[in-house]
Amino acid sequence: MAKGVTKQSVDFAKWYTDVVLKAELADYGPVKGTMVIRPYGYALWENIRNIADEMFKKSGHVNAYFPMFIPESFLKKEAEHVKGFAPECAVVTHVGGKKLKEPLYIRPTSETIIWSMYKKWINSYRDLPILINQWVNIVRWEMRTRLFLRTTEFLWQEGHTAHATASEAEEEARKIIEIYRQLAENYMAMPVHVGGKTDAEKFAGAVRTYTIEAMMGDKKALQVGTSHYLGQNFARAFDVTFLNTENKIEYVYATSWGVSTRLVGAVIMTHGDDKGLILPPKIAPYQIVIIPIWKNDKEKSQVLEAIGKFRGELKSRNIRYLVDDNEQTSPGWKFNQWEVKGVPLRVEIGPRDLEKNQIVLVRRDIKGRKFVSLEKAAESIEKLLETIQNDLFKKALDFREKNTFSVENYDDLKKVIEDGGFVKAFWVGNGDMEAKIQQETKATIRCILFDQKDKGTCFYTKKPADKITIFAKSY
RNA sequence: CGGAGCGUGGCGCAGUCCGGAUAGCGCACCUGAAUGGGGUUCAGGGGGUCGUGAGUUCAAAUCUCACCGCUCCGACCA
Repeated sequence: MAKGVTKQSVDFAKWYTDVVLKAELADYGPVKGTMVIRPYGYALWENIRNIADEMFKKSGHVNAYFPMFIPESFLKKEAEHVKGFAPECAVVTHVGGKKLKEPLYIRPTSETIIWSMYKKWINSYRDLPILINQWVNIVRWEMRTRLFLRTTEFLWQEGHTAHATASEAEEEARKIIEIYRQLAENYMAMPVHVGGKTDAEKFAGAVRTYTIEAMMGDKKALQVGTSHYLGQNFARAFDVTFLNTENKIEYVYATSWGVSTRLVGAVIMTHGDDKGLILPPKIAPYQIVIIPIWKNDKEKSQVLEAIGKFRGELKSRNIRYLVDDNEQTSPGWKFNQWEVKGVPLRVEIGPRDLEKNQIVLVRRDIKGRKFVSLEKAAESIEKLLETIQNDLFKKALDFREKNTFSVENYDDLKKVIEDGGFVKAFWVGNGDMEAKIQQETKATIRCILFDQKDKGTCFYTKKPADKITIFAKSY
């Protein structure tokens, strides 16, 4: 025990839990299903969050904060919504020992409380659009929980926008799913399928749900972000109307969208290997870890002096680094420790290197070491980090494509799902057929792909089809 | 909610079937020394209401009953 993590091939779920715990990303909280996000895990989340936050702001959104307590009556105003969320809500019934007249729901999502406020704020088309986002915790009392992937309480952002026209709201929902795609692919190095959800899989209360779906290391799908076009459903429920340019009263059009701490789980399961985590440089808390090696005080000061030579340059290039000069642990121990923690690049520097005026670079994602001169250290490191970022994406994309199969009939689909992987297939079936397939194979339609122009034959109904869907088992 | 398993120092476990003496091991922790380029070695040390409650017994971690909690596998979900 104590050393290493369970091999992926032995038990992927166990591997995942081992990695989260041993990399010190998170720990179990005292209340069932809750999670403590530890500093290293939180740093990773912060990096992802900050990137997303900047993207939202650049596209015209602003942050705000709404209360976590929602009156029961609010939740009940939108029929689909309450049906979808009420069963998994935590409810406050007592305050100060006294029973409340109206129970307070702890937000499972904030559409209702936000739209109750939008009613106050929106009168005219001149008040639109409202483009608000909030970073908050929410509570959903799920049956089965897994660290980062599905916890009772989790952190996320939820955007809630209000628009004067359906097309503008629709455009917003699509704009956001594109931002999510960029976040996943360009920063987390995680290739995603972008598309729409079927009615069965869409958000409770939405007209349409858009999604990004990624393939994890066990070939299962993970929904990593969703953006919903809500139409006028919530505006009707909360009676939010505005006067348009023609002086006519109209219901407001809405969107909502979110990504959560699940993203952290997605990174782990996209890139990790049997040694532990592998983090893409753009989101890694430490992009490099520098491990100095010495035997005596003389060597120590020489090594530290050498590090000092390129330290400043690392800083000026905005490279996040850590010098692990802990004298209590051996270099070998550090190597292993930082590999579990997924630091993309390790720098070793010891007496032997000083003689040659060099440093040793070891990539986390591939085998082998590289030697570069001390003078070129910072420059080489910066370049290598870029390479690692790109290689991780390529590797993940390659893995997904190798495990994605086109099928022309139902038997083929069953076989692919059985063996593990994504099915890419033409589809025009209805919800009942979808449910039947799910029951028989446990696979669901993860998404109906965007930007798809080919025509073919539905593998299930044999009817002409112009939509391609991804079927997979999912988390 | 259905199925399976587990509660013993901080963590992971053995001991439980077949009751008996001071409850044992690994990791972690503390002290000292040597080590230090792939999870270092040796010596010494601290720490446990055996999940909770009741019962059986001369005697319970061990047998009986009840309760509580957790993890994993299924239906729901970001």
